[in-house]
Amino acid sequence: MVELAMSKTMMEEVVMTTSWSEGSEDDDLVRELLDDGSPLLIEPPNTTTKASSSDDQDQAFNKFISNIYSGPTISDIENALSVTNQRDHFPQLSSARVSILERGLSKIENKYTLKIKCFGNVMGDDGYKWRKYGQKSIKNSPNPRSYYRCTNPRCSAKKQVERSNEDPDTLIITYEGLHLHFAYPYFLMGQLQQSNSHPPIKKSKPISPQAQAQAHREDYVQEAQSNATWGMMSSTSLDSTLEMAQENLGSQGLLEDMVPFMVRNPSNNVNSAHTKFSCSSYSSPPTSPLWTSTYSTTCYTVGLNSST
DNA sequence: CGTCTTTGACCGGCGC
DNA sequence: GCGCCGGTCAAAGACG
Repeated sequence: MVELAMSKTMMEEVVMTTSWSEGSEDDDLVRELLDDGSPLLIEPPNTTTKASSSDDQDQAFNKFISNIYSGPTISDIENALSVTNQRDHFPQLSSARVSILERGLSKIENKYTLKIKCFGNVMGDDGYKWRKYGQKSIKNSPNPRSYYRCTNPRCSAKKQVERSNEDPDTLIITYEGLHLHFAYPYFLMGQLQQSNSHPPIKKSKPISPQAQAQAHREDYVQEAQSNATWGMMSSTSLDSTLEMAQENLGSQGLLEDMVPFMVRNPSNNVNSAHTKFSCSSYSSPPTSPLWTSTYSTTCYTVGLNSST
């Protein structure tokens, strides 16, 4: 099963530029995804630019779309999480992966657990739409566990959120149904943060516990970004296309949405591309309740390919 | 009025 | 078979 949600315009572009969408069942999926209220709001690459591009650019564009649309597989993600295989050869990539694991991410079968430090009365929301479908009290624990399911009916992604027994400030979020929510903040930025497109994070003087918690969150995000590295986008044939998409992504502040592509191509995404991301998603999060109660994980379910 | 959350009931797996 | 426990369902209420 391939799950993918894209912006309506991007999806339309996919339909136009690939033969994949042919077939009634696929049409249904496309139609459904078009209706999906996903946070991915990618603007399509400028069609006029595309029309005037070279054959290489066309090819790169189609490959780019194909990569995204097919979504990551289990092996892709597991490969992306591997820190032992290629560390010597790809220090930048490895450092990104290490940063994931060193920050409390663990994997058990097809479940991924993320432990994050929370300050104040914040929740384990990550910006994506989840529907809460249950809550249970856990034995020997004063903290209940909440069960969430992805609002996309096609997506079986689930997550459980509970507060750590030992440390009340630590949230334990378990993602089930292969996807990448946990990884996005760590794969992104890095060198990009050093570019001039990143607006400085405005830090207002904390005047309340909530404001203080927000300040902590921003610090944490910045730390995560600096520890991560944008060492995954190197395919020169895709540079121009990626740059267009990334600029658009950046303008939407939804940087995490590029991760599936990066994970999709872990082997050749070694050296940093000259990309132009901004970090508006972190510095200026939407004012939805989801974002006001979270800080370290932005999420977007793009690939779901469970083998369980 | 539609959507989302809450929460008790229900179900299946597991150990005894 | 029985009870415990974790996961899910679904009716009712809250909310915008």
